Amino acid sequence: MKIRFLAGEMARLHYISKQTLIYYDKIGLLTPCEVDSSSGYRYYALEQCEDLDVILFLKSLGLSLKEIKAYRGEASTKARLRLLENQALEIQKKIDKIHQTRNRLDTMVDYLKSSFKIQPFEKGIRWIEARSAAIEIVAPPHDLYGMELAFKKLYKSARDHHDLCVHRFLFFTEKADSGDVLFKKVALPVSRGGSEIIEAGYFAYLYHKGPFEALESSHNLLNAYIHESGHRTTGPSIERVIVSSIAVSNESDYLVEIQIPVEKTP
Amino acid sequence: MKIRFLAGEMARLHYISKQTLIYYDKIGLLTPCEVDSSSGYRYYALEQCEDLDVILFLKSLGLSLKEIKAYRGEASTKARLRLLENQALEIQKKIDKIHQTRNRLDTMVDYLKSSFKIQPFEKGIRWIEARSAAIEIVAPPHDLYGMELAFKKLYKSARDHHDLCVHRFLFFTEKADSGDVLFKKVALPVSRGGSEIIEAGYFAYLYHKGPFEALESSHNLLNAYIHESGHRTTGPSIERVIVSSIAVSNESDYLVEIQIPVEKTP
DNA sequence: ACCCTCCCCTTAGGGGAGGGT
DNA sequence: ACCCTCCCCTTAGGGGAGGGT
Repeated sequence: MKIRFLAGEMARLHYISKQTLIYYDKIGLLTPCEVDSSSGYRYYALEQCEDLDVILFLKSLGLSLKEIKAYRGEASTKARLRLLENQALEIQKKIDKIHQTRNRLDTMVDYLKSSFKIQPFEKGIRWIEARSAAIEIVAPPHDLYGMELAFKKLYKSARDHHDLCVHRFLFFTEKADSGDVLFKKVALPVSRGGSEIIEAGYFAYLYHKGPFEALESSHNLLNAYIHESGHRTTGPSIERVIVSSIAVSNESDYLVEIQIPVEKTP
Repeated sequence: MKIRFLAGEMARLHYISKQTLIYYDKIGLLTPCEVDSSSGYRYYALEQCEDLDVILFLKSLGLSLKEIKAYRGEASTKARLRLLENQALEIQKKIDKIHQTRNRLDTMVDYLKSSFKIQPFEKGIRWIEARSAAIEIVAPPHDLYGMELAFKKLYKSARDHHDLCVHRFLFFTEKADSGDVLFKKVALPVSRGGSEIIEAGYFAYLYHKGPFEALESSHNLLNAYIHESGHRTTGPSIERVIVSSIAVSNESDYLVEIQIPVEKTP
């Protein structure tokens, strides 16, 4: 006596849904050994359990249904082995990618948390170690548009080199004689392969809170502080964006650290 | 002067496709700041670059577009942080899953390779260490159907406990007085949590090659060998499937190791 | 209570066709 | 050479409706 299973039984037996069996039938991956021509009922033979097991196992190896079809289309163990070895490479790529995602995520979480500890408008002078960075020069007229372009370039190359940390970008600005703010370059500190070094030294710093448009007044504050504390500026200002639209929606909650290299006035 | 980008420029600037921008517009994730009412041209403002950067960055954290929308809908850093921490958990689950997939894959590849080294019909007697195994008893009448059911159960629990190695299943058979083969139980050797021990001891073994239906003649061969070599059988036969439909399409290439526990005839 | 066949729905766009400045 | 709006296509099914033994 032949044992036959209806779709529902077959599904239950394999801990899958009936839908799945119907779908496999439709795409020709596993067709029931018999279909009642009047009722349309699907009947599966006991031997088809083995086929289904194989299919489900291959699925657990991450093969797509199309790949499973191709796999079963190969007769020899060697050809099948080749497909699996190829799959192993694909899986490895996915693993690398998802680890990268996790790193980014962890970095971002840490970063958001660290932003809670910052005292708005706290200022002072501190030593900052040399930073190796990838650099993009902003083309004249050094406006927002050029800055955006330079930023994009850097962002792209950072993304390509798996070294992306959005929140680490540094913006170098200078004040023109006209009073306009000029964007001179964008830097991304990286652990390896930086094209330039940002020299170590003492930096006056201030944590600006509020919209970017209000940065100028914070610059003025910091410059006054530099002067009062008997220092003078030795290079362009650096802006490090800490909290911006990625972390918060309200511009008045933005945080930017302004860093200005200084030395004692002789 | 306001800077405006057309869809194509905006796309190029961000190293994405125009299609993507059209799609984001459609689902309301990023709508251009201006759309020409007659030509339908999309114009993006410089400030929208930042929005797009945020979207692309969040995408690189593995968030779906729906999640990105939700993220940007949250105003506070704390709420956003919570979403990212949740995402970190999801990613971790994926990582665990894909590592499991890789392990399965590696195991399968090794296994297929090892099958190449087997000499069909090689036989002998060797010591096999004790094996801890999960067991399913096959219900009477001990036929293929019952065996299939028991196998399924074991397979399912193995899958749930992340300890799945298809090719390790052992089938215990006995010969009824009628001459029929009875399937007594199915075992899956596991590293932890096995419900039963398969005793260590000497086993006569033979690598059967060919369809399962031809197993009986191999059993006969092996039994003759046991007898000739001055041994006798002390327990049920174990069949370990090495090459079956998962590895090869032609039944005549199937490989099954038969193991029969033996002792020296006194 | 089992089964069946439509049919619509989901993600994140890709790839056109057909038409317009 | 740029742009636009349809519209079809992809994975692996899930969830019905509507009907049948």
